[in-house]
Amino acid sequence: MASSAASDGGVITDGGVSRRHISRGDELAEGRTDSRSGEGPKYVWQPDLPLEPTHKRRSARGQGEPEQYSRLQPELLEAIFSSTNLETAYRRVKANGGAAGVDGVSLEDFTLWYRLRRKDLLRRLHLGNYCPSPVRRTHIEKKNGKKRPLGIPTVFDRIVQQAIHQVLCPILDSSFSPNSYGFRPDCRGHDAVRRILACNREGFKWSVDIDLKSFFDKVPQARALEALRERLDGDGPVVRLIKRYLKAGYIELGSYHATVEGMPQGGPLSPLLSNLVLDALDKELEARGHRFVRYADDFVVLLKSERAAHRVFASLCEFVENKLGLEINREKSAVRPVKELNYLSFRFHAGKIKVSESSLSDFKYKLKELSNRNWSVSMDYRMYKTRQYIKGWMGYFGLSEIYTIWPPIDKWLRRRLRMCYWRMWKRARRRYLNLRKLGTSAKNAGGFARTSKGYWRVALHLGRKTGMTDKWLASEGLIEIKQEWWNVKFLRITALKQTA
DNA sequence: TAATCAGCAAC
RNA sequence: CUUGUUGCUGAUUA
Repeated sequence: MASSAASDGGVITDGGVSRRHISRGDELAEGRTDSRSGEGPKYVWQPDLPLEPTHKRRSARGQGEPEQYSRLQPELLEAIFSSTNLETAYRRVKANGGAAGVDGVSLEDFTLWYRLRRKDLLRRLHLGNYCPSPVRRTHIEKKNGKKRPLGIPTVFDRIVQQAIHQVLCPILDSSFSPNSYGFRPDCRGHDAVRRILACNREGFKWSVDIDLKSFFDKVPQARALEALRERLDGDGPVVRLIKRYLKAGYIELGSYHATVEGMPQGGPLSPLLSNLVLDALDKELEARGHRFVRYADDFVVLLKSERAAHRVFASLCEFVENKLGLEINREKSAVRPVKELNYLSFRFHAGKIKVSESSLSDFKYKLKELSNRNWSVSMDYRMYKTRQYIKGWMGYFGLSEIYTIWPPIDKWLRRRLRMCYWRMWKRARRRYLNLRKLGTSAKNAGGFARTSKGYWRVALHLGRKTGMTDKWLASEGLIEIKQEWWNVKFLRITALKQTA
C-alpha cells in the first residue's frame, strides 16, 4: 500500500475505504503494486521521475521569464484544463468508443476511476509533474497485409491529449501550408486530388511521389519539440507536458520500452504533431517554388519533365533524410508519369479522376460479403447494410469521373441478391408461392421452383423471367450504385453553385 | 445551432 | 481485447 501511495496520491485519504467496494478499482490498484514490488515485474514505471534537467526548471521558475520561457503557455494551460474544455475532450474520447489503455480502465470504468483521482490528477497537471502512462502497443493489419504498430494511451491520457489538441489546433493550424491536406479541419482529400488533376491539365505530367517509412515511429522528437517551442513562444508548461507524452514509452507483451524517437501512433495529438513536423517540408517545397500536395506523410511534387522530376526526387530524398532525419519508403516512392500515379486511392487518366484498382476490388469484395447467401440475417437488414455501405463508399469515391464502371457492378450485385432470396425460400413450394406473389406466370414459377440448377445459374434468369425485377429489388430497399454516383455528382454541383 | 448513434474514406 | 485526427453520409433528439 505504501508503495502505491505515490501514484494514488495523498489526496485520496480514505482511499482504502472507498476503494474496497469497487471491485474494478481494486484490481487495478493491486495490479499496479504487483508490478512494482518486483515479484515478476513486467515493467518498471516511475510516475514521478523528473524528465527535465533541474537546472532548466530553476531558470524558468526563478528568473521570472526571460526570452526562454513562454508567457503564452501558462494561459494556454489554463485554457486546456478549463472545465469546459476538459468536458468536450471527454465527450469526444467517449464518442470515439475506443479501447482501454495500459491500465485496463475502459470508458465505462472511467467515470468511477476519475472520481477517485480527479483532484490529484488535476493538481499534478497544473503543477507540471503529471506523468503520463505509457501507451499499450498493439498491431493492426493494414489492407496490404502489413502490420502497423499502434500505441493506445490510457483513456485519461487520451482526454488530456484531446484537450491539448483542442487548444493548440487552431493556433498551429493557421500557420500550416495550404498545400497540406491531411488531418486538418476544413481540408478534404478531395481537394488534394483535384489539385493534382488541375496541375496535370496545366502540363505538369510528371510526379515525384514520396512516402515516408513508418513516419510516426521515426520522427525525431527533438524536432517536434523545437517546432513547438518556435510557435508557442519558447519553453513552457505546455511544451513540457507534450514532451512527457513523447517520452512516455510503450508496453508490449508486458514489458516496458522507452521511446527515444517517434511519437505514439494513436494519441489524439499525434496527427497535429506530425503536421507540425512536416510543415518544415512544406515550407521548403514552397521556398523552392514547387507545385505539390501533401496528405499526412504522403506527398507528391508535380513537374513538367521527366528530367526535372528525377532531379527533384534525388534532392528531396536528400533533404528529407539528412535535414529532416526521416526515412523514405523506397519501394513506394518513385518518379512516375501522373497517369500512373495512385494518390489517396485515386488515379488520373486522360484528364479524369478514377477509382484505383485496389479500392475498386475492395469495394466489390465487400459487396460480395454483404450479398453472401450464407450470411443468415433478415433481408431487410442485409439491404440496409448494403445501402449504407454503398452510400458511405460513394461519399468518398463519388469524386471519380467515370460512369461506365458502375452498371455492370449493379447488375452483378442484383444477381447476387436474387440468389440470396432464392436460398432463403429454399423449398419448391415456397419458391413457387413467392414467385407467384411477385406476379410471375404459373408456368414460369413452376419451372423455376422445380429446377435443380445451382443458385448462381438460376439467379441469372430470375430477374428477367420472374417477378424478381430490378424494380422489385429497389422496392425491397436496394439502391443502385450508378444512381448513387449521380446523386453525389448532383449534390456536389449544387453545393458548388451555392458557394459561388 | 448543438448533442447522441450508425456508417464510409484518407493517412 | 482496433487507437487516432480529419472529411463526408444517414437516422434521431432539443
